[in-house]
Amino acid sequence: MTRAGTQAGPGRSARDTALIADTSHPSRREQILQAAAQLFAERGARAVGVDDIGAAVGVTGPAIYRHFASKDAMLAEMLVGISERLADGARERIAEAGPEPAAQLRALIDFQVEFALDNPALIVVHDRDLPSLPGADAAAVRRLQRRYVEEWVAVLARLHHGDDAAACRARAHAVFGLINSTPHSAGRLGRPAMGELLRRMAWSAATG
Amino acid sequence: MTRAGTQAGPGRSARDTALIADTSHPSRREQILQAAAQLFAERGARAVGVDDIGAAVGVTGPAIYRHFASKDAMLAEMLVGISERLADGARERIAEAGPEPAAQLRALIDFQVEFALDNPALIVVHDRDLPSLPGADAAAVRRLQRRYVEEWVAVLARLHHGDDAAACRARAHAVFGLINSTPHSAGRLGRPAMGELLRRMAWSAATG
DNA sequence: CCAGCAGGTTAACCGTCGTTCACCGCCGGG
DNA sequence: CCCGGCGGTGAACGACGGTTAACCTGCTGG
Repeated sequence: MTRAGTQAGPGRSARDTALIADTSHPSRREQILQAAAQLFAERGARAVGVDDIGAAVGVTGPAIYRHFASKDAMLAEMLVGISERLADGARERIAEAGPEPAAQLRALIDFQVEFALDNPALIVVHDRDLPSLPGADAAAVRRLQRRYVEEWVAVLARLHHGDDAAACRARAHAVFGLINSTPHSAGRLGRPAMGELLRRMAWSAATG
Repeated sequence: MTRAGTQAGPGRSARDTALIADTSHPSRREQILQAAAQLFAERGARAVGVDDIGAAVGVTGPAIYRHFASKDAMLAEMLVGISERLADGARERIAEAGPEPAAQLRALIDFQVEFALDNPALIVVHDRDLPSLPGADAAAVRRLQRRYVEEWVAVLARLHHGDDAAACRARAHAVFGLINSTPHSAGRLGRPAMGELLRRMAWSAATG
């Protein structure tokens, strides 16, 4: 199992993997990041050793340091990456959705559901292992998170124009919690059904 | 072991009035457990040392071992305790709510909201630090969790009698996620308003 | 009044783990 | 054909943190 084996040449084996195009230029660095994310999600970042991460991609522990400055740097890159994708994605989706707050909310929900179903491991790491980041990186992540939340708050505030900002913020966090429950109810339901269920529940929660 | 109920009469020891002014007079054991829960919630169980825990109640690190066999045992007791309170509480509330599934669901939601608002720290530790428990304890906790979830699933299944068990389970987890978002939107909104908001959102999500 | 024990203290031990070091095989370009 | 550097290896190091040991103290019950 540890024998990850020969990865063939570049541009060779793309025929059978139509829908996983993004995971197919594996560039060691990204392999490591992905394997690490998986392990972090399962056991928690501090419980995973660099040897474990190395083993997961078929190398020894210290080989990691050819690609990352430190384990913390790895975690930082992971968390900042997620947070950026979320914050940027939300901005885009809102812009594409037009001026109606209802349409914008629907776009945000679709986006978050999609993300949660695609990246359950990252979701877990995202709010479990933030406190184990060095202060500076943690601050950066929190800034991005805040930006993302405020995106939601702005939309929610226009829908429920009686509510104050604190209520909208609580509402947003509640919807995140709802959608990000995917890692807990893993697998049983098929992905399309799960997506539909979450979208409906999130919409009811956000507007009801 | 030792009930330790005897609190050494009138307290006039040097500096025991550090940060435990509000709670009545819990035993050392419980003081430690509570302080540890707080620290675990803030930084993650593996990131807090026994010295930190000791310092939080005004003693040195190794003093902990007069009350607990190990740090893991402490965490285990904490998590098993939470899980038992939830599982037992749910059973009770359902029994008190009568035969109507709608009333039962409302009772479950009230209970979970109450718990989440009362124990944000425990909520966080509960699903962040489970994987850092030794296997046996982790299994016990998961059994209790499962019992709690099944309590919800049974009620939900009677409300949505078209849905299968997997869908109901996913629904239950989603509602947990929604309600357990309290630690993320800490404090801004007053407790009664927060409770009301969460109850309404949870109800909409569960039934909508 | 004395024994004993619950509960603390400091110092030391020891395993784990992140990180560094010195060395090495492979591969592509002058 | 050599050569540089990229990526990998095993060994070693140092810090940190859980746990234990040895010793101390002040109630409390007989």
